[in-house]
Amino acid sequence: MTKLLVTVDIVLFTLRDRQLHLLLIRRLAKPFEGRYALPGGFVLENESLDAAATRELKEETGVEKVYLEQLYTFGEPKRDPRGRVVTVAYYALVPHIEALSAGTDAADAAWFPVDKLPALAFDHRKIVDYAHQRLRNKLDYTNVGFELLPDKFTLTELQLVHEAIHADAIDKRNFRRKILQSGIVKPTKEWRSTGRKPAQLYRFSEKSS
Amino acid sequence: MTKLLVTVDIVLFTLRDRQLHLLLIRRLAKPFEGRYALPGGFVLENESLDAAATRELKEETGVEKVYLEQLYTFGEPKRDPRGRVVTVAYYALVPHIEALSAGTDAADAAWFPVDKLPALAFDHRKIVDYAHQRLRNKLDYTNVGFELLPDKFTLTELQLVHEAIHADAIDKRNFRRKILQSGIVKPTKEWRSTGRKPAQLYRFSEKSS
DNA sequence: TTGACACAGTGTCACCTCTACACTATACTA
DNA sequence: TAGTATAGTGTAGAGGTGACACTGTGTCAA
Repeated sequence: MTKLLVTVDIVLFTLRDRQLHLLLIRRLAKPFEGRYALPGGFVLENESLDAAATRELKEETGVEKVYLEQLYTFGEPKRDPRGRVVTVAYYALVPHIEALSAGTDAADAAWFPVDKLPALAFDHRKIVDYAHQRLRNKLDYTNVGFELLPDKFTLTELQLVHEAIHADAIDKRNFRRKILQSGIVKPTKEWRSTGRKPAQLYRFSEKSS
Repeated sequence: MTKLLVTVDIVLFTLRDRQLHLLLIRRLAKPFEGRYALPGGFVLENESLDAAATRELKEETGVEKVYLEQLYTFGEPKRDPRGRVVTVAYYALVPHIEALSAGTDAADAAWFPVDKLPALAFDHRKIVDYAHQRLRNKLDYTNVGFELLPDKFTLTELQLVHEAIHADAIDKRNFRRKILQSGIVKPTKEWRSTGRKPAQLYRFSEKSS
Protein backbone atom coordinates (compact mmCIF):
# COMPACT_ATOMS: atom_id res chain seq x y z
CA MET A 1 0.00 0.00 0.00
CA THR A 2 2.85 2.36 -0.71
CA LYS A 3 1.75 5.70 -2.05
CA LEU A 4 3.63 7.27 -4.91
CA LEU A 5 4.07 10.75 -6.31
CA VAL A 6 2.03 11.13 -9.47
CA THR A 7 2.56 13.90 -11.98
CA VAL A 8 1.22 14.82 -15.38
CA ASP A 9 3.46 16.05 -18.22
CA ILE A 10 2.09 17.57 -21.37
CA VAL A 11 3.58 17.65 -24.85
CA LEU A 12 1.92 20.71 -26.35
CA PHE A 13 2.17 20.85 -30.13
CA THR A 14 1.41 23.66 -32.50
CA LEU A 15 2.22 24.57 -36.06
CA ARG A 16 4.37 27.63 -36.66
CA ASP A 17 5.94 28.62 -39.90
CA ARG A 18 5.05 25.32 -41.58
CA GLN A 19 6.84 23.32 -38.90
CA LEU A 20 5.61 21.31 -35.98
CA HIS A 21 6.69 22.94 -32.73
CA LEU A 22 6.31 22.06 -29.09
CA LEU A 23 6.43 24.05 -25.93
CA LEU A 24 9.17 23.62 -23.36
CA ILE A 25 9.89 25.34 -20.06
CA ARG A 26 13.33 26.10 -18.72
CA ARG A 27 13.85 24.62 -15.31
CA LEU A 28 14.89 27.02 -12.56
CA ALA A 29 15.56 24.44 -9.87
CA LYS A 30 17.63 21.29 -9.46
CA PRO A 31 17.84 18.68 -10.75
CA PHE A 32 18.42 19.48 -14.42
CA GLU A 33 18.65 23.19 -13.56
CA GLY A 34 18.69 25.28 -16.73
CA ARG A 35 17.51 22.44 -18.93
CA TYR A 36 14.26 22.47 -20.80
CA ALA A 37 11.42 20.24 -19.66
CA LEU A 38 7.81 19.54 -20.49
CA PRO A 39 5.14 21.56 -18.71
CA GLY A 40 3.52 19.53 -15.95
CA GLY A 41 3.15 19.02 -12.24
CA PHE A 42 1.66 17.02 -9.44
CA VAL A 43 -1.77 15.48 -9.46
CA LEU A 44 -3.79 16.67 -6.49
CA GLU A 45 -5.81 14.49 -4.14
CA ASN A 46 -9.24 15.31 -5.52
CA GLU A 47 -8.52 15.95 -9.13
CA SER A 48 -8.83 13.65 -12.11
CA LEU A 49 -5.80 13.12 -14.30
CA ASP A 50 -7.34 15.05 -17.17
CA ALA A 51 -8.17 17.90 -14.82
CA ALA A 52 -4.60 17.96 -13.55
CA ALA A 53 -3.26 18.13 -17.09
CA THR A 54 -5.64 20.92 -18.02
CA ARG A 55 -4.80 22.85 -14.89
CA GLU A 56 -1.04 22.53 -15.23
CA LEU A 57 -1.18 23.52 -18.86
CA LYS A 58 -3.09 26.65 -17.99
CA GLU A 59 -0.88 27.51 -15.02
CA GLU A 60 2.39 27.01 -16.80
CA THR A 61 1.61 28.16 -20.31
CA GLY A 62 -1.62 30.14 -20.17
CA VAL A 63 -3.14 27.91 -22.81
CA GLU A 64 -6.77 26.86 -22.43
CA LYS A 65 -9.29 24.99 -24.54
CA VAL A 66 -6.82 22.63 -26.12
CA TYR A 67 -7.31 19.19 -27.53
CA LEU A 68 -5.90 16.97 -24.83
CA GLU A 69 -5.34 13.24 -24.90
CA GLN A 70 -3.66 10.84 -22.54
CA LEU A 71 -0.60 9.25 -24.02
CA TYR A 72 1.16 6.79 -21.77
CA THR A 73 2.27 6.45 -18.18
CA PHE A 74 5.97 6.34 -17.41
CA GLY A 75 6.93 4.79 -14.14
CA GLU A 76 10.50 3.60 -14.11
CA PRO A 77 11.68 3.81 -10.48
CA LYS A 78 14.73 5.90 -11.36
CA ARG A 79 13.26 8.28 -13.91
CA ASP A 80 13.44 11.14 -11.42
CA PRO A 81 16.67 11.37 -9.40
CA ARG A 82 14.81 12.86 -6.44
CA GLY A 83 12.76 9.73 -5.88
CA ARG A 84 9.90 7.69 -7.18
CA VAL A 85 7.61 9.68 -9.46
CA VAL A 86 5.10 8.17 -11.82
CA THR A 87 4.08 10.50 -14.62
CA VAL A 88 0.99 10.30 -16.77
CA ALA A 89 1.96 11.86 -20.09
CA TYR A 90 -0.49 13.78 -22.27
CA TYR A 91 -0.25 15.45 -25.59
CA ALA A 92 -2.15 18.54 -26.58
CA LEU A 93 -2.78 20.46 -29.79
CA VAL A 94 -3.47 24.16 -30.28
CA PRO A 95 -3.79 26.32 -33.38
CA HIS A 96 -0.95 28.75 -33.79
CA ILE A 97 -3.07 31.84 -33.22
CA GLU A 98 -4.27 30.69 -29.85
CA ALA A 99 -0.82 29.55 -28.95
CA LEU A 100 0.51 33.04 -29.56
CA SER A 101 -2.19 34.92 -27.73
CA ALA A 102 -1.55 32.80 -24.68
CA GLY A 103 0.77 34.71 -22.39
CA THR A 104 3.46 32.53 -20.88
CA ASP A 105 3.35 34.79 -17.90
CA ALA A 106 5.33 32.73 -15.45
CA ALA A 107 8.36 30.81 -16.58
CA ASP A 108 10.61 31.00 -19.59
CA ALA A 109 8.57 28.91 -21.92
CA ALA A 110 9.53 28.69 -25.55
CA TRP A 111 8.48 26.93 -28.73
CA PHE A 112 10.94 24.61 -30.42
CA PRO A 113 10.67 22.85 -33.76
CA VAL A 114 10.33 19.14 -33.05
CA ASP A 115 13.36 18.32 -35.16
CA LYS A 116 15.60 20.80 -33.33
CA LEU A 117 14.98 20.18 -29.67
CA PRO A 118 17.50 21.01 -26.97
CA ALA A 119 18.57 18.41 -24.42
CA LEU A 120 15.64 17.70 -22.13
CA ALA A 121 15.35 16.99 -18.43
CA PHE A 122 14.40 13.58 -17.01
CA ASP A 123 13.07 11.10 -19.60
CA HIS A 124 11.19 13.85 -21.38
CA ARG A 125 12.87 13.15 -24.67
CA LYS A 126 11.35 9.70 -24.62
CA ILE A 127 7.93 11.17 -23.87
CA VAL A 128 8.26 13.65 -26.73
CA ASP A 129 9.22 10.93 -29.19
CA TYR A 130 6.30 8.83 -28.07
CA ALA A 131 3.91 11.76 -28.49
CA HIS A 132 5.24 12.61 -31.92
CA GLN A 133 4.81 9.05 -33.07
CA ARG A 134 1.26 8.90 -31.73
CA LEU A 135 0.38 12.13 -33.47
CA ARG A 136 1.72 10.83 -36.78
CA ASN A 137 -0.32 7.65 -36.47
CA LYS A 138 -3.46 9.35 -35.33
CA LEU A 139 -3.40 11.91 -38.09
CA ASP A 140 -4.15 9.23 -40.66
CA TYR A 141 -7.22 7.66 -39.16
CA THR A 142 -8.78 10.48 -37.15
CA ASN A 143 -9.46 14.18 -37.36
CA VAL A 144 -6.83 15.42 -34.93
CA GLY A 145 -5.28 17.48 -37.70
CA PHE A 146 -8.01 20.06 -37.38
CA GLU A 147 -7.03 20.79 -33.80
CA LEU A 148 -3.94 22.56 -35.10
CA LEU A 149 -5.98 24.86 -37.32
CA PRO A 150 -8.38 27.72 -36.64
CA ASP A 151 -12.09 27.25 -37.18
CA LYS A 152 -11.85 28.11 -40.88
CA PHE A 153 -8.88 27.17 -42.99
CA THR A 154 -7.83 26.63 -46.57
CA LEU A 155 -7.08 23.21 -47.98
CA THR A 156 -3.50 24.26 -48.47
CA GLU A 157 -3.23 25.02 -44.76
CA LEU A 158 -4.64 21.61 -43.94
CA GLN A 159 -2.13 20.04 -46.27
CA LEU A 160 0.67 21.91 -44.53
CA VAL A 161 -0.43 20.39 -41.24
CA HIS A 162 -0.14 16.91 -42.68
CA GLU A 163 3.17 17.66 -44.30
CA ALA A 164 4.60 19.11 -41.12
CA ILE A 165 3.60 16.15 -39.00
CA HIS A 166 4.76 13.57 -41.48
CA ALA A 167 7.77 15.64 -42.50
CA ASP A 168 7.10 14.74 -46.09
CA ALA A 169 5.63 16.35 -49.20
CA ILE A 170 2.14 15.32 -50.30
CA ASP A 171 0.73 15.60 -53.81
CA LYS A 172 -1.74 18.45 -53.86
CA ARG A 173 -4.32 16.85 -56.14
CA ASN A 174 -4.35 13.53 -54.36
CA PHE A 175 -4.61 15.21 -50.99
CA ARG A 176 -7.54 17.41 -52.00
CA ARG A 177 -9.36 14.55 -53.63
CA LYS A 178 -9.05 12.39 -50.54
CA ILE A 179 -10.12 15.11 -48.14
CA LEU A 180 -13.06 16.24 -50.24
CA GLN A 181 -14.26 12.74 -50.99
CA SER A 182 -14.19 11.80 -47.32
CA GLY A 183 -16.64 14.60 -46.57
CA ILE A 184 -14.60 15.41 -43.49
CA VAL A 185 -14.63 19.05 -44.44
CA LYS A 186 -17.21 21.39 -45.86
CA PRO A 187 -16.70 24.60 -47.81
CA THR A 188 -17.76 27.98 -46.47
CA LYS A 189 -18.61 30.94 -48.64
CA GLU A 190 -15.60 32.85 -47.43
CA TRP A 191 -12.24 33.29 -49.05
CA ARG A 192 -8.87 34.06 -47.60
CA SER A 193 -7.10 36.78 -49.54
CA THR A 194 -3.71 36.74 -47.88
CA GLY A 195 -1.12 35.96 -50.50
CA ARG A 196 -1.79 36.23 -54.21
CA LYS A 197 -4.88 34.42 -55.34
CA PRO A 198 -7.61 34.06 -52.70
CA ALA A 199 -8.33 30.55 -51.44
CA GLN A 200 -11.62 29.14 -50.33
CA LEU A 201 -12.08 28.59 -46.63
CA TYR A 202 -13.31 25.29 -45.29
CA ARG A 203 -14.64 24.18 -41.98
CA PHE A 204 -14.36 20.86 -40.18
CA SER A 205 -17.54 18.86 -40.71
CA GLU A 206 -18.53 17.21 -37.45
CA LYS A 207 -20.27 14.37 -39.16
CA SER A 208 -17.86 11.86 -40.64
CA SER A 209 -15.30 10.12 -38.56
CA MET B 1 3.13 16.92 -3.34
CA THR B 2 0.33 14.59 -2.37
CA LYS B 3 1.14 10.95 -2.83
CA LEU B 4 -1.46 8.63 -4.30
CA LEU B 5 -2.13 4.93 -4.30
CA VAL B 6 -1.18 3.46 -7.63
CA THR B 7 -2.33 0.06 -8.83
CA VAL B 8 -2.08 -1.97 -12.00
CA ASP B 9 -5.01 -3.92 -13.42
CA ILE B 10 -4.66 -6.44 -16.19
CA VAL B 11 -7.15 -7.57 -18.80
CA LEU B 12 -5.88 -11.03 -19.69
CA PHE B 13 -7.30 -12.35 -22.93
CA THR B 14 -7.18 -15.80 -24.39
CA LEU B 15 -9.02 -17.77 -27.02
CA ARG B 16 -11.10 -20.76 -25.89
CA ASP B 17 -13.54 -22.64 -27.94
CA ARG B 18 -13.45 -20.11 -30.78
CA GLN B 19 -14.38 -17.30 -28.47
CA LEU B 20 -12.41 -14.51 -26.91
CA HIS B 21 -12.30 -14.92 -23.15
CA LEU B 22 -10.82 -12.94 -20.31
CA LEU B 23 -9.83 -13.81 -16.81
CA LEU B 24 -11.63 -12.45 -13.77
CA ILE B 25 -11.17 -12.96 -10.06
CA ARG B 26 -13.93 -13.08 -7.51
CA ARG B 27 -13.41 -10.53 -4.78
CA LEU B 28 -13.38 -11.87 -1.24
CA ALA B 29 -13.32 -8.52 0.55
CA LYS B 30 -15.35 -5.34 0.58
CA PRO B 31 -16.11 -3.26 -1.35
CA PHE B 32 -17.78 -5.18 -4.17
CA GLU B 33 -17.50 -8.39 -2.17
CA GLY B 34 -18.42 -11.38 -4.29
CA ARG B 35 -18.19 -9.46 -7.53
CA TYR B 36 -15.69 -10.28 -10.21
CA ALA B 37 -12.77 -7.94 -10.83
CA LEU B 38 -9.65 -7.73 -12.94
CA PRO B 39 -6.45 -9.22 -11.57
CA GLY B 40 -4.15 -6.50 -10.28
CA GLY B 41 -2.69 -4.85 -7.23
CA PHE B 42 -0.49 -2.13 -5.84
CA VAL B 43 2.68 -0.85 -7.46
CA LEU B 44 5.59 -1.15 -5.07
CA GLU B 45 8.12 1.55 -4.30
CA ASN B 46 10.98 0.15 -6.36
CA GLU B 47 9.19 -1.55 -9.16
CA SER B 48 8.41 -0.33 -12.64
CA LEU B 49 4.81 -0.39 -13.80
CA ASP B 50 5.48 -3.20 -16.25
CA ALA B 51 7.16 -5.19 -13.50
CA ALA B 52 4.19 -4.67 -11.22
CA ALA B 53 1.80 -5.89 -13.90
CA THR B 54 3.92 -8.93 -14.59
CA ARG B 55 4.23 -9.73 -10.89
CA GLU B 56 0.55 -9.33 -10.14
CA LEU B 57 -0.40 -11.44 -13.10
CA LYS B 58 1.86 -14.21 -11.94
CA GLU B 59 0.76 -13.97 -8.31
CA GLU B 60 -2.94 -13.92 -9.02
CA THR B 61 -3.24 -16.15 -12.03
CA GLY B 62 -0.01 -18.11 -12.31
CA VAL B 63 0.47 -16.95 -15.88
CA GLU B 64 3.95 -16.00 -17.02
CA LYS B 65 5.56 -15.03 -20.30
CA VAL B 66 2.59 -13.20 -21.68
CA TYR B 67 2.38 -10.43 -24.20
CA LEU B 68 1.78 -7.39 -22.04
CA GLU B 69 1.01 -3.85 -23.11
CA GLN B 70 0.05 -0.76 -21.20
CA LEU B 71 -3.40 0.44 -22.07
CA TYR B 72 -4.50 3.57 -20.29
CA THR B 73 -4.42 5.11 -16.84
CA PHE B 74 -7.67 5.65 -15.02
CA GLY B 75 -7.61 8.24 -12.28
CA GLU B 76 -11.06 9.55 -11.49
CA PRO B 77 -11.00 10.58 -7.81
CA LYS B 78 -14.08 8.47 -6.96
CA ARG B 79 -13.37 5.34 -8.94
CA ASP B 80 -12.57 3.43 -5.74
CA PRO B 81 -14.98 4.03 -2.85
CA ARG B 82 -12.21 3.47 -0.33
CA GLY B 83 -10.26 6.51 -1.47
CA ARG B 84 -8.09 7.85 -4.20
CA VAL B 85 -6.53 5.13 -6.31
CA VAL B 86 -4.98 5.67 -9.69
CA THR B 87 -4.78 2.52 -11.79
CA VAL B 88 -2.54 1.83 -14.75
CA ALA B 89 -4.42 -0.65 -16.92
CA TYR B 90 -2.70 -3.28 -19.03
CA TYR B 91 -3.89 -5.90 -21.40
CA ALA B 92 -2.24 -9.25 -21.89
CA LEU B 93 -2.55 -12.11 -24.35
CA VAL B 94 -1.85 -15.81 -23.84
CA PRO B 95 -2.39 -18.87 -26.00
CA HIS B 96 -5.06 -21.15 -24.68
CA ILE B 97 -2.70 -23.99 -23.88
CA GLU B 98 -0.54 -21.89 -21.64
CA ALA B 99 -3.58 -20.33 -20.08
CA LEU B 100 -4.81 -23.76 -19.09
CA SER B 101 -1.58 -25.12 -17.71
CA ALA B 102 -1.34 -22.10 -15.46
CA GLY B 103 -2.75 -23.03 -12.09
CA THR B 104 -4.90 -20.34 -10.58
CA ASP B 105 -3.70 -21.50 -7.24
CA ALA B 106 -4.90 -18.66 -5.07
CA ALA B 107 -8.27 -17.09 -5.69
CA ASP B 108 -11.34 -18.15 -7.58
CA ALA B 109 -10.30 -17.03 -10.98
CA ALA B 110 -12.36 -17.94 -13.99
CA TRP B 111 -12.50 -17.35 -17.71
CA PHE B 112 -15.48 -15.55 -19.18
CA PRO B 113 -16.39 -14.98 -22.81
CA VAL B 114 -16.07 -11.26 -23.48
CA ASP B 115 -19.64 -10.99 -24.65
CA LYS B 116 -21.04 -12.63 -21.52
CA LEU B 117 -19.34 -10.92 -18.64
CA PRO B 118 -20.82 -10.72 -15.17
CA ALA B 119 -21.16 -7.36 -13.42
CA LEU B 120 -17.70 -6.11 -12.51
CA ALA B 121 -16.28 -4.27 -9.53
CA PHE B 122 -15.13 -0.64 -9.65
CA ASP B 123 -14.83 0.81 -13.17
CA HIS B 124 -13.47 -2.46 -14.47
CA ARG B 125 -16.13 -2.76 -17.11
CA LYS B 126 -14.88 0.44 -18.66
CA ILE B 127 -11.33 -0.89 -18.61
CA VAL B 128 -12.40 -4.14 -20.26
CA ASP B 129 -14.25 -2.30 -23.02
CA TYR B 130 -11.25 -0.12 -23.62
CA ALA B 131 -8.96 -3.15 -23.82
CA HIS B 132 -11.27 -4.99 -26.18
CA GLN B 133 -11.43 -1.99 -28.48
CA ARG B 134 -7.65 -1.63 -28.46
CA LEU B 135 -7.21 -5.28 -29.28
CA ARG B 136 -9.58 -5.05 -32.22
CA ASN B 137 -7.76 -2.04 -33.62
CA LYS B 138 -4.34 -3.44 -33.07
CA LEU B 139 -5.11 -6.73 -34.70
CA ASP B 140 -5.38 -5.06 -38.08
CA TYR B 141 -2.11 -3.24 -38.24
CA THR B 142 0.19 -5.34 -36.06
CA ASN B 143 0.99 -8.93 -35.26
CA VAL B 144 -0.65 -9.19 -31.87
CA GLY B 145 -2.89 -11.95 -33.17
CA PHE B 146 -0.05 -14.43 -32.95
CA GLU B 147 0.22 -13.93 -29.21
CA LEU B 148 -3.00 -15.87 -28.80
CA LEU B 149 -1.65 -18.86 -30.70
CA PRO B 150 1.00 -21.44 -29.95
CA ASP B 151 4.30 -21.36 -31.79
CA LYS B 152 2.97 -23.34 -34.71
CA PHE B 153 -0.59 -23.00 -35.95
CA THR B 154 -2.76 -23.62 -38.95
CA LEU B 155 -4.14 -20.84 -41.09
CA THR B 156 -7.62 -21.78 -40.01
CA GLU B 157 -6.62 -21.28 -36.38
CA LEU B 158 -5.24 -17.87 -37.22
CA GLN B 159 -8.48 -17.03 -38.98
CA LEU B 160 -10.44 -18.08 -35.92
CA VAL B 161 -8.43 -15.63 -33.84
CA HIS B 162 -9.37 -12.80 -36.15
CA GLU B 163 -12.98 -13.87 -36.28
CA ALA B 164 -13.22 -14.13 -32.52
CA ILE B 165 -11.77 -10.70 -31.92
CA HIS B 166 -13.81 -8.99 -34.57
CA ALA B 167 -16.85 -11.12 -33.84
CA ASP B 168 -17.43 -11.48 -37.56
CA ALA B 169 -16.97 -14.09 -40.26
CA ILE B 170 -14.10 -13.70 -42.72
CA ASP B 171 -13.89 -15.17 -46.22
CA LYS B 172 -11.39 -17.99 -46.12
CA ARG B 173 -9.78 -17.37 -49.50
CA ASN B 174 -9.38 -13.65 -49.01
CA PHE B 175 -7.95 -14.14 -45.55
CA ARG B 176 -5.38 -16.68 -46.71
CA ARG B 177 -4.38 -14.56 -49.67
CA LYS B 178 -3.78 -11.51 -47.51
CA ILE B 179 -1.85 -13.35 -44.83
CA LEU B 180 0.32 -15.25 -47.29
CA GLN B 181 0.99 -12.22 -49.47
CA SER B 182 2.06 -10.17 -46.48
CA GLY B 183 4.79 -12.68 -45.72
CA ILE B 184 3.91 -12.35 -42.05
CA VAL B 185 3.85 -16.10 -41.73
CA LYS B 186 5.99 -18.90 -43.06
CA PRO B 187 5.08 -22.54 -43.61
CA THR B 188 6.74 -25.33 -41.65
CA LYS B 189 7.03 -28.89 -42.90
CA GLU B 190 4.70 -30.14 -40.23
CA TRP B 191 1.04 -30.95 -40.44
CA ARG B 192 -1.64 -31.05 -37.80
CA SER B 193 -3.78 -34.11 -38.05
CA THR B 194 -6.41 -33.35 -35.49
CA GLY B 195 -9.78 -33.37 -37.16
CA ARG B 196 -10.33 -34.88 -40.57
CA LYS B 197 -7.89 -33.77 -43.19
CA PRO B 198 -4.48 -32.66 -41.88
CA ALA B 199 -3.61 -28.97 -42.19
CA GLN B 200 -0.22 -27.44 -42.72
CA LEU B 201 1.36 -25.71 -39.76
CA TYR B 202 2.74 -22.20 -40.06
CA ARG B 203 5.01 -20.14 -37.89
CA PHE B 204 5.08 -16.42 -37.28
CA SER B 205 7.80 -14.86 -39.41
CA GLU B 206 9.67 -12.27 -37.33
CA LYS B 207 10.62 -10.23 -40.36
CA SER B 208 7.73 -8.23 -41.72
CA SER B 209 5.77 -5.81 -39.60
C1' DT C 1 -14.14 -51.97 -47.68
C1' DT C 2 -16.37 -48.21 -48.67
C1' DG C 3 -19.29 -44.43 -48.18
C1' DA C 4 -20.18 -40.28 -45.66
C1' DC C 5 -18.37 -36.47 -43.48
C1' DA C 6 -15.56 -32.72 -42.04
C1' DC C 7 -12.29 -29.84 -43.03
C1' DA C 8 -8.18 -28.16 -46.21
C1' DG C 9 -7.14 -25.85 -49.92
C1' DT C 10 -7.56 -23.20 -54.28
C1' DG C 11 -8.77 -18.75 -58.62
C1' DT C 12 -11.16 -15.07 -60.89
C1' DC C 13 -13.50 -10.93 -61.86
C1' DA C 14 -15.30 -6.44 -60.76
C1' DC C 15 -14.65 -2.51 -58.18
C1' DC C 16 -12.27 0.82 -55.56
C1' DT C 17 -8.31 3.22 -54.04
C1' DC C 18 -3.88 5.02 -54.42
C1' DT C 19 -0.19 7.06 -56.92
C1' DA C 20 2.22 9.62 -60.29
C1' DC C 21 2.14 13.41 -63.03
C1' DA C 22 1.56 19.19 -65.32
C1' DC C 23 -0.94 22.76 -66.66
C1' DT C 24 -4.37 26.80 -66.42
C1' DA C 25 -6.57 30.60 -63.73
C1' DT C 26 -6.42 34.67 -61.11
C1' DA C 27 -5.45 38.28 -57.76
C1' DC C 28 -1.89 41.12 -56.22
C1' DT C 29 2.24 43.94 -56.73
C1' DA C 30 5.77 46.44 -58.66
C1' DT D 1 0.51 45.80 -67.58
C1' DA D 2 3.77 42.29 -66.97
C1' DG D 3 5.44 39.23 -63.62
C1' DT D 4 4.70 36.22 -59.91
C1' DA D 5 2.86 33.46 -56.34
C1' DT D 6 -0.58 30.61 -55.16
C1' DA D 7 -5.28 28.24 -56.22
C1' DG D 8 -7.35 24.89 -58.45
C1' DT D 9 -8.19 20.93 -61.59
C1' DG D 10 -8.20 15.22 -64.33
C1' DT D 11 -6.53 10.91 -65.90
C1' DA D 12 -4.43 6.53 -66.50
C1' DG D 13 -2.12 2.55 -64.56
C1' DA D 14 -1.30 -0.52 -60.62
C1' DG D 15 -2.43 -2.72 -56.69
C1' DG D 16 -5.53 -4.19 -53.24
C1' DT D 17 -10.19 -5.75 -51.57
C1' DG D 18 -14.45 -8.17 -51.54
C1' DA D 19 -17.69 -11.51 -53.39
C1' DC D 20 -18.22 -15.94 -54.84
C1' DA D 21 -18.13 -22.33 -55.03
C1' DC D 22 -15.96 -26.28 -55.79
C1' DT D 23 -12.40 -30.20 -55.36
C1' DG D 24 -9.20 -33.08 -52.50
C1' DT D 25 -8.32 -36.12 -48.84
C1' DG D 26 -7.95 -38.30 -44.30
C1' DT D 27 -10.86 -40.30 -40.70
C1' DC D 28 -14.45 -42.82 -38.89
C1' DA D 29 -18.40 -45.63 -38.76
C1' DA D 30 -21.37 -48.84 -40.82
